[in-house]
Amino acid sequence: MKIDVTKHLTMGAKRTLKAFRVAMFELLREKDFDKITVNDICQKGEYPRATFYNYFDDKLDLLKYLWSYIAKDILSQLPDDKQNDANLIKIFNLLVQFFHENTALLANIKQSNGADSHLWHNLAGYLKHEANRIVYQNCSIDSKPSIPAKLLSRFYSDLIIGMLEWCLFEEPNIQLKIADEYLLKLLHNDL
Amino acid sequence: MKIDVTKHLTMGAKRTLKAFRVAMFELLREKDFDKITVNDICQKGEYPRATFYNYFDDKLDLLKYLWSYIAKDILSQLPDDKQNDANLIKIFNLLVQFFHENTALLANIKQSNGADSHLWHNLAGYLKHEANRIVYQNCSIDSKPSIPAKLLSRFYSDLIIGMLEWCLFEEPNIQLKIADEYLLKLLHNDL
DNA sequence: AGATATTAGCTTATATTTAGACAATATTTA
DNA sequence: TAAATATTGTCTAAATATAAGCTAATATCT
Repeated sequence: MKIDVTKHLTMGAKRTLKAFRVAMFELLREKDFDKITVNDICQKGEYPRATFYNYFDDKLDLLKYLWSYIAKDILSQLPDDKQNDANLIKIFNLLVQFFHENTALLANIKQSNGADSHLWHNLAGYLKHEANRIVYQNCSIDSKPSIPAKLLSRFYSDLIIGMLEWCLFEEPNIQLKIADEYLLKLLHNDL
Repeated sequence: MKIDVTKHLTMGAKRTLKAFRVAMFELLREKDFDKITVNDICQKGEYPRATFYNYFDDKLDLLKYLWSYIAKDILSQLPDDKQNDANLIKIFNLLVQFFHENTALLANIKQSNGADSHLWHNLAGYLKHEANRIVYQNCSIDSKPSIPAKLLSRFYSDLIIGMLEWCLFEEPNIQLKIADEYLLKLLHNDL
C-alpha cells in the first residue's frame, strides 16, 4: 500500500479506495483472481491506471486491503458490550452469514484453493486477526487470571476460524444451529 | 453549468457528474426538490461542496442537467432504424415505462405540481426536446414533401408528450394497450 | 519458434479536487 | 420579533487525479 489508511483521508481518497475495493470485490465474483488484470480493476472502478498505482503496489496489495476491510466490516456489526459465549457465537455467525451472502466469492476462493490455497489462507488470516482483536478487547474486561487474556482470546479466535473453515469446506450444507451447538461444545470442552 | 458536457470529459469529470446525478435522482425520491440542499446532494454523492460548485451554478442547474441526461438515456434505447408508427409508439412506451419504474419520483413531481408545476414542465421540456430530435432524425429519411419534416416531427413529439402527460396526470390507471390505441387513433386522425 | 498483443509498473507536467473559512441570505425556533 | 441556526456561493493553497507514453515482462496466436 502506498498510503496509510489508518491516517486521516480526504473524501477523494476514501472514494477512490472504495471504488477499487468494490471493483475487486465484484471481479472476484466474476473470475479467478489470477485472471483479473489491473486494467479490469481500473475499468470497473472507473479510475485510470495511474491512480491505481497511487494507492497500491499491485493487485495482490489491493486484495489484502480488501480482505482487511471486509474483516473489519463484518465484525463491526457486533455490539461492543461485555464478553460472553453468546458473543463468540455471534462472531461465528456473522462470518458464516457473510459467506452465505457471497456464494460466488466463496466458490471462487474455493476453486483457487486447489493450487496453493492462497486466497483462503490470506482472507482467513485477516478474519482471524480481526476476530482476535475483538475477542481480546472484550476478554480483557472480565479478565480471568487463571489464563493470560491474550492466550485465551487467541484460543477463541482460532476456534472460531477453524470452525468456520470446517463449515465452509468440509460440511457446506450443515445447519447453522448444529454448527453453533458444536462450537459451544468445543468451547465448554463438553465432548 | 460551469463545464461543457458535450466536450470531451476526463474520467474524473464523468465520475463526478454521475455521482451528483445519481445523488439528485435518489434525493428526488425521498423529498421535495425545494427541501433538498446542496449539502444533502454532496453528502449523498460523497463529494465536497467545492466540487459541486466546480460543476453547477446551483441545485436547479443540476436538476436541468439530470433531466436532459434522463431524456437522452431513456430514448437511447430506441433502435435507430427508419421511422414508422411503431417507433412513435415505442418512444411513448419507453417514457411511460420510465415513470412506471420510478413511481416515487413521479409522485414527487406531481406533488410539486401544485405550486407552480415547475418540476414537470421542466422535465417535460427536456423529454419533448429529445423525442423531437429522435423523431426528426428518422423523419427526414422517408421525407414526405407535403409537410416540412421539422413541423411534422414537432407535431409527433408534441403528441407523444401530450399523451404522456394525459396518461400520467389524468388517467394514471389506464392500460398501456388502450393508451397505445388512443395514440394511434390520434396519429391517423381516426376519431 | 517467432510475431503480435497485452499487461505491469512507473514517470511527469498539467488539471482537478479538497478542506475549511468566509460573508451574505434565508430559515427555524423561542 | 429577535436570536440562533442553516444554507448559499466564493475563495485559496495544498492534495490528488489525469493523460499520455515508456520499457520490460508475459501471454497468445500462427
